[in-house]
Amino acid sequence: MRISTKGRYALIIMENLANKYHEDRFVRLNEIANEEELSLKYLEKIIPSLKEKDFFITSRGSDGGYKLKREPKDYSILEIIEASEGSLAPVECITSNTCNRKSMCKSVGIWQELDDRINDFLGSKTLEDLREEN
Amino acid sequence: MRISTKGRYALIIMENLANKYHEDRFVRLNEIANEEELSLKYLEKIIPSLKEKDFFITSRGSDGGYKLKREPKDYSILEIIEASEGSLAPVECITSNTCNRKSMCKSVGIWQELDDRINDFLGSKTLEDLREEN
DNA sequence: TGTATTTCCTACCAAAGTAGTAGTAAAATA
DNA sequence: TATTTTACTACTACTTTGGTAGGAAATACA
Repeated sequence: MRISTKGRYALIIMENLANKYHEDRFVRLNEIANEEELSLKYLEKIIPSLKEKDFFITSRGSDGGYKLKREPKDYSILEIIEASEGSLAPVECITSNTCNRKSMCKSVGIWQELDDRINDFLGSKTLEDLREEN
Repeated sequence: MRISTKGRYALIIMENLANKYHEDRFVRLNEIANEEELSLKYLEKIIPSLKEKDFFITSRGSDGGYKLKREPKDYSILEIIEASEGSLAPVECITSNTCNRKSMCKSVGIWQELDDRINDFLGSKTLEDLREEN
């Protein structure tokens, strides 16, 4: 039940931008890739899912880059991970309703409750909490 | 962050045996496969990880099969899923310590707390709770 | 004693997911 | 017009998932 690099790197991108929020400038993805020692090309592939959720303002060309649209405290960890990885639900049937064992299934209630708890917890943590760690 | 079929089917096997706990007989895996409409051959592959944890008494040959060693209430959902899938930790670094970003990582605290909450919850639910659902 | 039944064990395999790389087009700035 | 940066598309190697197949070993029963 792991978070993949996609979700983890998405969080790193957002965290990096959050740290520079008050500088009010466009941050190049290459700057982030260098600072965090991650592949620029791979980060480029993670960006669209975040952009789709309207997480940042972008500018192309020279002096272009990304900056956060909202304040760091207004991004929950949950929405960042969900944007990049999709739902965190531990079983598919919670979100999709395609399971054919549903009528006889005894455990769906437990998975539902687990999902609720995961969502409650990660929904309550924000990029601001991340900055305050350490 | 999904539980795979391995963990889900393991839980189904355990649940099926729990329902027959008071019959005090060896239940054939083929009986479980038929009732739950799952592949016998695939269930056979899931069994060893459960057997390793000493979850049941087995008997080979005619009239052989499996029965639970302990009472249903003494098996937590956590230990069943962990036996079949390994640790549920959302990030590897919680269990393995091999991450080279560890010194600069701001989010490990959140993953650690999430892991604790998942373990607390699934550790508190047992096969008995499963029977009581529905 | 032999036969059927059942667990136990090993090897194999197709499809999907993960974690990237490569190349180029489009936009913006100077 | 040259340079920089995002945006977009295609490819690929590796691992995981979700199985299947075949046979050996143990046990009960006729």
